[in-house]
Amino acid sequence: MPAISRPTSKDVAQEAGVSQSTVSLVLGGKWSGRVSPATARSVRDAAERLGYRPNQAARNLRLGTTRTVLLMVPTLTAPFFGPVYTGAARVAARHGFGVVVSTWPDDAEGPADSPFGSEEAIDGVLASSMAVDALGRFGETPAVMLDSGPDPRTGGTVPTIDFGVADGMRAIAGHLAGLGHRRFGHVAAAVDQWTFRARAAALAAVVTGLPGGALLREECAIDVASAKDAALRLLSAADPPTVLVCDDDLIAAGAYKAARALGLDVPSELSVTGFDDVLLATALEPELTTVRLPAEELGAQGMAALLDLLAGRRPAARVLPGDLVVRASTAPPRAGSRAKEV
Amino acid sequence: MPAISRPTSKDVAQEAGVSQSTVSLVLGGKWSGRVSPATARSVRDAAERLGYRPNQAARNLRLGTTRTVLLMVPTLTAPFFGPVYTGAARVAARHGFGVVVSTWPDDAEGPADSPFGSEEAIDGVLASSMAVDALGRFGETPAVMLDSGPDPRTGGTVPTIDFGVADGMRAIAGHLAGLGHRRFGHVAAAVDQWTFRARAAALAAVVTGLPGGALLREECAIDVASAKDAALRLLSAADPPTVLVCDDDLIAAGAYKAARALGLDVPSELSVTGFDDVLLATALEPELTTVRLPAEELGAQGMAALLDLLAGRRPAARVLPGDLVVRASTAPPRAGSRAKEV
DNA sequence: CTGTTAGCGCCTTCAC
DNA sequence: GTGAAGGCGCTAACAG
Repeated sequence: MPAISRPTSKDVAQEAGVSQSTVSLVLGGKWSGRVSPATARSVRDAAERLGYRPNQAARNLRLGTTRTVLLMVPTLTAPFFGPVYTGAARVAARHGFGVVVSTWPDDAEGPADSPFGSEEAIDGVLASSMAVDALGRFGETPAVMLDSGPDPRTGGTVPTIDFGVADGMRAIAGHLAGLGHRRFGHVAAAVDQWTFRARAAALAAVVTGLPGGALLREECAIDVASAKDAALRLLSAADPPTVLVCDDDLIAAGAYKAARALGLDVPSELSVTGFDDVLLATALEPELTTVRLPAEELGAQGMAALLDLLAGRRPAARVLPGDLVVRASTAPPRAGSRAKEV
Repeated sequence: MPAISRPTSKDVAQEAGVSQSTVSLVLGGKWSGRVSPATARSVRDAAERLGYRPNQAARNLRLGTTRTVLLMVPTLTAPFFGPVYTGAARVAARHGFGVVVSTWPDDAEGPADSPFGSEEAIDGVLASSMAVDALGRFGETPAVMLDSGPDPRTGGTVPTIDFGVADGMRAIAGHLAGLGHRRFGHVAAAVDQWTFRARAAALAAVVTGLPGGALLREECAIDVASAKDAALRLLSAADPPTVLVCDDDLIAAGAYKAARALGLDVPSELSVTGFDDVLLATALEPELTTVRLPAEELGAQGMAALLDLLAGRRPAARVLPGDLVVRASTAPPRAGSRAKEV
């Protein structure tokens, strides 16, 4: 026995003294010139009076659609992906779509696991920070890739929305070069994703093109302790860098710790930069110079593209610019720092 | 024309040479002694071969259930709620349920807004950090409240899962008292929620019971800049506190900034404590003494309770203990700090 | 302009 | 032990 059966379209029809199909037409908004305005209004009134809400399950069954899309992110624990979800959910809601999130399991290679177990009731997939070629897993499901780099395959089968991370990194490097830095340390995320490869390449390109430019590199996991270790390794080099360029704000926090452990002041004795501009960037002291990546916008644009795709349109690939935000963690290299070179 | 129509139970029946009902029984797991083992196995094989997945929409329609629950959180942008979602989704998935998130709009009072617009296709609600009495909005929908304090109404109509924030705050206060602190500054979140009221009350109780104990209080929004201002106000008092007890790790970050602005060393000249133990706590320098709130566990336990409720059981209210994590931001008050009293 | 009809895919009596 | 039939609530043909 169902607890409190909600009114159905049949009830509305009865209340309004018309048939179900009329109700469906009116409430579906496609009665232009097929139903008399008077009837339409009485149907609406009846629906209102009864507090009628269409049964989604029935509608889904009939229409063969679920009005639900799956957002796949590596994790929701990292501060970056909450906003991605928020942006995606916002535009989805505006179109009557819901968003379910799936954090892909650590064993990322499993062919047919969790999200597709009980969860095949989905119209499309938004996959963030996932290798582009991993999308064979989606089968025929419409998908758009976020922050995964341009689709290398001919024609770009799948729409992509990316950040302009290369430009962002170039902006950082340019800012630092302008400050007078020449010896760069790259505290790189040991994560095999397009976004990090692009950052590394852009940084290397700028530094290489700089007269007297030198680039050291150490890798670490994206956590504070691991980042601190990597920074320490960089700073203990024979001819240490005057700036630590970090792949992530969290890594920059580790760099701060390394600096403090070594008694180095930021920024007068060591400049540090981050990437992403999450909350942490302004919580640190001094506040972090970083590149702001519009995470919420990524989710929003990605969802818009997916909705286009579902509507039969062919969305264009987009790249969202990342802006350099100069705060207090960068300064000209200390004059004395070149003395060591002698 | 549907793109690629997936196999239906009818197809499976045909493939296995049986009827739909047999398929339903077998795949539904309730064929004990009604279907021959041989038939059952052949049905399973057929389903496997065809890659059959039951159509959720049809199943929902027939069963009158959606196997979806709504998680309502204030925001997913704050670092705390990602884990709550993760925990909830994990146990939900284990029971074949999906979780959709809704971040409640800023205009929290709107009677019938976003989540219930197109989103009535839900079996239950998990509401986090929401005023307990706000749940009239859920109507008849089964709900459990998270981090909202015990239900004040007779009998506890709605199951609740809470943190032991009072115990946590007492642990902090006890730790500080043991260190020798007597003059406390409370940098309180200006948010009217049970969890913050409980923290304030617990702190006040301990300090009041301390010989020579004094408690100052300033409120701020949960963001770094606002927290810094509040901390500054506290520290510029005639007889400033020797410790700043903050309602949130993020607020503690603001307190750090205030300390630095005043040239005060943490912890030798000023102790600071946080609350929550998010990522930030160990990213700060020095690392923050705080109370660890098991956010993921909150989501998991909450979902377990909701699932119990949906299954007709009556889950008990639970409170999850918060553990004091002593790190490097607390120390005995500086000996000289009492000199001012003269 | 409006009503009747026929399923969407599934589960569950009820006969056999 | 198995099959046939009905209907969940909705929408889109097709008649009138």
